[in-house]
Amino acid sequence: MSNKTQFWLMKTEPTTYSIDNLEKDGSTHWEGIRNYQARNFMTHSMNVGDKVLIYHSNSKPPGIVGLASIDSEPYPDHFAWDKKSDYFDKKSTKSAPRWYMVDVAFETKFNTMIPLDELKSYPELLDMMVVKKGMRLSIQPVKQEHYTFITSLAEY
DNA sequence: GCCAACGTTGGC
DNA sequence: GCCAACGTTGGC
Repeated sequence: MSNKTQFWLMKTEPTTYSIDNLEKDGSTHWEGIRNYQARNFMTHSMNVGDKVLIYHSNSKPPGIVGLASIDSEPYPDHFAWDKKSDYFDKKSTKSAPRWYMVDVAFETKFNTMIPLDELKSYPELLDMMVVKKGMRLSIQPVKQEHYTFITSLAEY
């Protein structure tokens, strides 16, 4: 683990959980990550205090809607143990949890979202993961310069 | 609602 | 350990 602040992009479907829900909750458990690469970022690389771009996926339009921060160490995603949950996974057990989550704390909601189309229009963001075709990863590392560029674009 | 681009599963 | 089949994500 690094003690330097790192930057992330985390996707959420606003019909499931939006930036407005996060603002109301203040901090929330980010359950339901069922992809090993995304999990490994949480368990191996994230640190409390890391900065997060909140991204609305499967929305019209999709885009970055605000800022958050990592608010806990990773801990087992207990929804994987709940048969009634959409996130149930019989292969995850209490003695050997397969899936983890972190808490995410609300920081800011942008006055207007920065849509994916707009992100794609900036040469500065050409190599940002989220603008690439077929990029399905729901937790992505973000370069500091991309984070800074986006936070300077945003209206608060 | 379509479908491209993945990621996972399971037979062999 | 390969890879076809299947399932999911998510932009459009």
